[in-house]
Amino acid sequence: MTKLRAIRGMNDILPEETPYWQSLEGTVRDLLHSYGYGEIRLPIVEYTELFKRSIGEVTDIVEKEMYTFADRNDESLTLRPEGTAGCVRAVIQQGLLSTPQRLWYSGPMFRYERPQKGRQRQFHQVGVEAFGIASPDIDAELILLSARLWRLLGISDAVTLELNSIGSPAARAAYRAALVEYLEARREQLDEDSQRRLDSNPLRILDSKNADTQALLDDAPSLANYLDEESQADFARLCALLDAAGQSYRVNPRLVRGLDYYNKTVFEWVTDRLGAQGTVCAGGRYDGLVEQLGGKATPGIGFAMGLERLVLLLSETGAAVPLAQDADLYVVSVGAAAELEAVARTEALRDILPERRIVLNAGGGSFKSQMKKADKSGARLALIWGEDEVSQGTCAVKSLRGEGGQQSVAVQDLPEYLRAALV
RNA sequence: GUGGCCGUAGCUCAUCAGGUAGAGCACCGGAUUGUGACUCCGGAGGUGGCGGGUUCGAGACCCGUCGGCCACCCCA
Repeated sequence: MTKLRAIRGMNDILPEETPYWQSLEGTVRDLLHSYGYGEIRLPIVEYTELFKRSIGEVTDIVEKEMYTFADRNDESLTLRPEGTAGCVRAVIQQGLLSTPQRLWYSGPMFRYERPQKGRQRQFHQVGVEAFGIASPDIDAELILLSARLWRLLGISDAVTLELNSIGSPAARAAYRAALVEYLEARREQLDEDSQRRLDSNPLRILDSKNADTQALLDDAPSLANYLDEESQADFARLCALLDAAGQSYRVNPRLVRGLDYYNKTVFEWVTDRLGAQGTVCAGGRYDGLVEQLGGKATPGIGFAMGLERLVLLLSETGAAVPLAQDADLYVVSVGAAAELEAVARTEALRDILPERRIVLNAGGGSFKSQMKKADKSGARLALIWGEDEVSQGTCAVKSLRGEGGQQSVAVQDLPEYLRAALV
């Protein structure tokens, strides 16, 4: 079979699927534009150090999922596993933080994981970030913006919003200690993975999928009780804003996120229609990150959505109607002289009908086989040039859909004729 | 990294007590001299993922390996 193949988890996206992508990307782009967000384009490769310092040294992403390699000058580079780190680096480096910034970006991310439904090693995200705004009104804006996107895409019914506050770093540290104390005493009752996490990342035990572990957590200390006053107030305000906007949500006190830089507001849009990969969009506040990466202290908040997962959702819910890929016209010619005529006339037609999808037969073939290709192209009309047409200065226009038949049209009348016929 | 299921024509799949492989779709050609779709006829296309083993003989059984899917872990 094929010796040469794509790397595991790095998939080709074929012409059959790209209409979904184009439709999704177009909707996202227009929506972000309308909310006043500006697009920023970022490198796919950054110094490894950037990700270690932002995502966190002991996270799974940094420990075992990054594509890291040495550059020719022996500097350690990494294919970005997520977008926020690079975006923060860019706004610091480019001096964009003197005023609040609303930014977005789109592109591939890379994580060395075992592929499964809704997860691949090269995947695509759209990230949205807001810098320099500490108040929860911006939190609400981002959430309402994403909610509007689901409406535009027709998938509102398939997703729900989960919300939580994980407080300040200090509050979280205090809570972590309490949680560890509680769970340490019950270590034997935890599932194997959670026992391991007790040492590495105890907060993540909260969203364990193990039922027994979840039951054990019912009597555990609650993160909400450890929140600092500001986090409590901001979270209450965010909820009030969402209520006022009519945005429903579920407060999930066990929602924590995997990246170290989050604080205060965290949220996820989840679905039950994508198998095990329920999260379609997720984010939160990262007020300390800019300073941590060497910029002046600047609050930040953002989220990322997984494009593969959204495309899956779009196709599985049948919500999106991809653009038709059918041609409008297919141009057929028989004989060398007719081909000259066909090529020249078709180019002239493209000048006049630039919005039409015109496919010129290439590769020769019998008249019959050209007509078969014309039919397969989905074109509504075939333009036919043969000896007779060339000598008479006409073109045979044949309808390929429904009734219609064939008409002989003088070449000078073609543009007008086609304009009317293709309405 | 771990587990389950799976790997036969481009695609979807079948066959069989183990006796060197078929269908549908797609593709190519023909059925009027320059006319598609529908129908009919014909054709091309597979070292049965790869490598070992058992056997007189393996796509079918066994082992290994590679790959795919799904799940765990983690995450978008």
